[in-house]
Amino acid sequence: MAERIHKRTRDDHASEVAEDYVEAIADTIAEKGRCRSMDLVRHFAVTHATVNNTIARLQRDGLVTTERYQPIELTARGRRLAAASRKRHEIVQSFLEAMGVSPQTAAIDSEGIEHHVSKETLQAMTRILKDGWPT
Amino acid sequence: MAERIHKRTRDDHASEVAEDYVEAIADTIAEKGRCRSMDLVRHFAVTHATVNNTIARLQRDGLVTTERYQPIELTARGRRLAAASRKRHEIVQSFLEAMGVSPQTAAIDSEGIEHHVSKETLQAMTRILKDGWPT
DNA sequence: GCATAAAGTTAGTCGTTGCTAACTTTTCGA
DNA sequence: TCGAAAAGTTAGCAACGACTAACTTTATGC
Ligand SMILES: [Mn+2]
Ligand SMILES: [Mn+2]
Ligand SMILES: [Mn+2]
Ligand SMILES: [Mn+2]
Repeated sequence: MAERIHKRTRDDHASEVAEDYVEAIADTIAEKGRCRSMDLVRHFAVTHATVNNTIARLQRDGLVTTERYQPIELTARGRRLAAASRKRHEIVQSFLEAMGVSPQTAAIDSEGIEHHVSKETLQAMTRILKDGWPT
Repeated sequence: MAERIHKRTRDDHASEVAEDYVEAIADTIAEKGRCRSMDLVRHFAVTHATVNNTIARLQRDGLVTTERYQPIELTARGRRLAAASRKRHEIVQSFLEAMGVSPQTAAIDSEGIEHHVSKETLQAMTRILKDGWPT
């Protein structure tokens, strides 16, 4: 029992950066038409070298494509992951706000919490947002 | 705004292992009178070498003391961190169960979520557990 | 009491995620 | 148009947190 618990948390963290990056890339493309490394540098507050390394890993893992000095594109898989991550993120953030947490805190906390929310917990959040707290 | 968000998540992760370890050490001492490396090997499902490395870091950071081949002891700081972490963990887990999430899922999800829950969100959880969902 | 099993230590490796510094390419405005 | 600023690349470094393998120390049971 207990052994599985921490393995799940470690697995969640292994996919976390990929989820946040594809989400940010999709959002930037939706907003400005294309996503440049510098957009991600600003978004994540890391250096351009770090973004470059991370994008190389995402490309290795089939989530993005890039050509030298060109904007970053998402693959079909990257777009699917971005859509799922964004939806989950929105539900978690809305749920925190519905709890009475300030929008600012909800934005901060949801950024970490989202990656540890299982399907079952996400469904519970969705149900409560729609039908209210269980009696 | 956005830049600070991900910094907070990265900071949460930096303290996560320490929090989980001191919590596990305190629980083991409470249960069996002392905590051995092997207790942590079983609890976290990592190798003995990994536990050894981690304990060395905790000692460097003033959270535990060890003598060669002796059980692991918590410092005063370690005990304080363990108590705070355990309390926060319990609130998060209870809150998930109150949401209607199964105890097993609540145990798994809370293990990751706990580290990203701010004081404000923790207070909202406590209030809802006591006074119900905000109208 | 001693052999062996269990526990602990140490050395060395790897991937991730961060950094700085030096360089190249592209973009833009005077 | 061309030179400087911005953006992107590459190399090299480090901490963390995981691993295996080889070794030493302690505990246990016969
Ligand atoms: Mn996100
Ligand atoms: Mn996130
Ligand atoms: Mn935890
Ligand atoms: Mn996390």
